[in-house]
Parts: sequence; structure tokens; C-alpha cells
Amino acid sequence: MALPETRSEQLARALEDDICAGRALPGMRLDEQVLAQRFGTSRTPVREALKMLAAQGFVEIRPRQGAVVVGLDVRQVLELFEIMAVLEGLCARLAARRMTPAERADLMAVHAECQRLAAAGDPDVYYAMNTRFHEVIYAGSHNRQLEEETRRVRNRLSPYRRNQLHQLGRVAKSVQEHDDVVRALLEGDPDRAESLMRRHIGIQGDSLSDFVSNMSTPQAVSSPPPALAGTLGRPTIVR
Amino acid sequence: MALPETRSEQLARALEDDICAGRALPGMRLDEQVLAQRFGTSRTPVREALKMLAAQGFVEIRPRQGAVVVGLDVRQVLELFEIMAVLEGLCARLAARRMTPAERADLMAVHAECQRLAAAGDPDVYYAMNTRFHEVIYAGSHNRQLEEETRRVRNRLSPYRRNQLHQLGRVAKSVQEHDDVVRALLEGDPDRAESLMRRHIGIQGDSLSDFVSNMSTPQAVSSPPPALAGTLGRPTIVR
DNA sequence: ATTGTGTGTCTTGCATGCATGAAGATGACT
DNA sequence: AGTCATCTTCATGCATGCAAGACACACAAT
Repeated sequence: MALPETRSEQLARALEDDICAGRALPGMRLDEQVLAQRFGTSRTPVREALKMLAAQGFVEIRPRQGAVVVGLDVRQVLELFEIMAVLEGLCARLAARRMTPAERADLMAVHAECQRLAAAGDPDVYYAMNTRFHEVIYAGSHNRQLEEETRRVRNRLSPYRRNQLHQLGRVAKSVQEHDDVVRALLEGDPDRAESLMRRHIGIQGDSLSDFVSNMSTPQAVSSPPPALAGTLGRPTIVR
Repeated sequence: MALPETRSEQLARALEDDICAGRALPGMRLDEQVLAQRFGTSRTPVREALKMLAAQGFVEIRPRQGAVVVGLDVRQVLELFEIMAVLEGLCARLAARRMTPAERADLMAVHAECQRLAAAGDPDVYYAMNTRFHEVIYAGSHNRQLEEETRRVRNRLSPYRRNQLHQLGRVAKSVQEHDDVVRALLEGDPDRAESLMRRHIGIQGDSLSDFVSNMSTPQAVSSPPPALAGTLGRPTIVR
């Protein structure tokens, strides 16, 4: 019984995915007509999708000026990380008390995979498994609203996290921090799980300056890669 | 230079306000045509507004079946309270370190007003000032994203909080907890401010069962007040 | 060279039209 | 009476049409 999905929802998901995956860079113009053609619909569902994304903070619609992928400056990214840290921290806290045995087993399995891939050394492959690791903990919170909320913030940040793991030694550190979190979770220690997770997500001390200096911009400064210019929309200068 | 606001944005704000203020009860049907007439527009901006509200979790759009104000069950409300507690906690933590002298003065002033109104005894009047108290702390976090996010969760919960303060002794307890938070904030103690705020928002122990037993329903069970039935949309049974 | 003005073009915002599918009503049958 | 099937009605989802506002370019003036 495939629940029916309207075009506007499909478009919203597709566009959100483009943004999260970095195919649509911050600052990129999202032209209604172009998108309509690309997806083979009229402008109406495109507009509705853009409105939804705007309501969630993924795009910005300036009246009469069209929609652009939201570009976050350093400050805003750090603000979102502060939020992310407490949300993931809460996930961990709740998960420590609520995960079922099956979920705990799952967590251990995914964690083991993370360790394996970390040793293998490809940051991008690790990135995917890292995401799954966190997802397991979201689910372990047994709090759907929290799960959705956390994922939404995570998605909003994703364009800016892409390269985080490419930093030297970052993967190793990440997996070590996971290990500590897992231990606290399996021991059922909510306080420690929360505080370790907050530290894992939070950007402090050296990590902060590292992150800031590395982040600069996926911000499509003047024009995005030509390959995408035609497919997603017409690029414009970010003001 | 009044920034131009599109009809769909106006409608979205108006509808969100109706929901938060309890004029549109959970489960109430939001008929596009009725709303269009009520606001003197065509269905298009109404639809766009509904999509935005749906993206933020205020309404639910079932394909081909129209939009209804989201009705949260007890479980979902508790889930949101868990989120609310950490978000407000973070606000308090950050505010403890970041509030300017002017903001601190503001906080004290509002708190004093709260104390005065609490003594006066009208829960509804206190409710308004209580909201302002929390808003001051949101702003004090100096984190815009957090401010917005927290406000959004608060708004989603507002239909269910309306009567919380009507509970005997609840106002007095609330203002006392505020007092503790204010002290921690003014002393610049982030840890204490956060944990006190979390406890203030969180529903634990007796408060939990009190809340649950009192909450039961804004859920528009069968039909909302007739006065509103015509103005907001046609009521239907919640399935 | 830079700034201001006018015009043309184009996109957005909203209104309207139409087909699809859902809810409700009617009626037949058990 | 109760249950099921068909039909009617109507709201939604999407396409299209049109006016208003924004951008870009050209040109004039300082």
C-alpha cells in the first residue's frame, strides 16, 4: 500500500537531498521554471516544495526575487552546532536508558564497522557509517520528535561538515569518541552518555579554530561549478 | 522600508497564531476554500501557507484529504517537552555567559513583574509575562538559530500548555523556579543555570502525572466551538 | 569615471480552470 | 436492520494565464 506522495513532496525531498549532498551549493539560485522543466511538472508544485524548504530553513525566498539555497556564515554554523550538541546529547541520554537489547546489539555492530572503516582510512566511506552510527542513537532515544528534529538540524549542517573528516587525524579521534559514548550507553549511564556526546559534537578549543579556518565556504561565491549551473538553476552572485 | 510580505506568509503567520492561541484546535479541518474566502484571496496562497505550516509540524496534510491542525497525543507532547527542556536549558547556559548588562537588567525587570503578577493571582496574565521572561533568556543566548528553534517548539506545545498554570500552586512554583534560574544567570553560572532551567521545563515526578491527567484534550474531539466552526473551516471527526 | 534615469525583459505572486480521487449518499441485497 | 456496491458530489492537486515588481542594460548627466 504505497502511500501516495504528491509531486510537491517528491520535489521537496529531491531538493533537500540535493542541498544536503552538496549538489546544490549555498547561494545557488533555484529557478522555478528551470526546476519545473527538470522535474517535468508545472511551477506550482515546485513553488510549494520551495515554500516547505523555506519553512525548514534550507532555502530562503526573498519576495519577488526568487529562492536561493541558504548560505550560512561561520557564526550561524557555530550556532547550529551548539544546538546540535544538546540535541544529540539528549538522544544519547535517552538512549542510555531506553535502548532495547536488539538496539544495543545494532549499535555495537555499527560501531565495529566504524572502527573497521576508520582503520581502512577513507574518510568518505567512514562518513556514511558515521552517519548510521548517529542514526542508531537517534532511534535509540525512542523519541520520534527528537529524532526528526535532530536529523533536520544535521541536514542543515551537512553541507558544512563534508570536509570535516578530511582533517588529519579527525577520523581516528571521532571513532575514539564514539567508543567512549558506546561504553556509557551500554553501561546505561545517561549523564556520562550525554556529556560525552555533547563533547563529541561540540566544537571546542583547537577543533573550533581548525573548523573555522577550514570551513570558509561551500558558499557558492560567484558561480557554482558549470556542470550544475544548467541542471539546478541559474547561479547568481551572493549578496 | 517595510519589507514586503507575500500573502502566503501573512496567511501562514495568521494560521500559526490561530493554532498557538487555541483558536484553531487540534484536529480541526482547514478547508482551503473557506480560508481563501476568509482572507479574501485565492486558494493558491492558502495552499502555500498550509505547506509551510505542515513543514514545521503545525498542520498535517493528508494527500487528497486536506489539512488538519496537528493533534498530538500524550506521548508526543511529552517527547516535545523533553526537547524543550534541553533547548531552554541551552538558552540559559549560553545566556549565563553572554547576556549584556542591559539584558540582565531587562531580565530582572521582567522577573520582578512576574513576581508581582504571580502574587496578583491571575494565571492568564501571569502566562503572558512568563512567556516574556523566557523570551528574554532566548535572546540572551545570543544564538539566533537557537532562539527560533526554541520558539518553534514552544509554539507547537502552546495549545497543550494553556491550562498548565491553572493548576493549584503551579504559578507560585513557576515563579520560584524562575527566581533560582535568575540567580544562576546573574551569577554567571552556566551549569547551574542550564540544569535549573531543564528542571523548570521538564516534567518529572508529580508534575508529570498531574500534567498528563490534566492534558487529555484540546483535541477537538468531535466538533469545535460553533462560533469558530464557520470562520476557520469545517470541523470533522478526528480519526 | 561614476552616478542617476529610463526602458525592456523576465520572474515571481496570485487567480483561475480542470481532472483525479475521496467522502458521503443512495439503494440493493443478505 | 446491517452490510456492501455504485454513484454523486466536492475538495484537492496540478496546469495555465496574467499583472506587478525586480534586474539589467543602455544612455545621459555630473
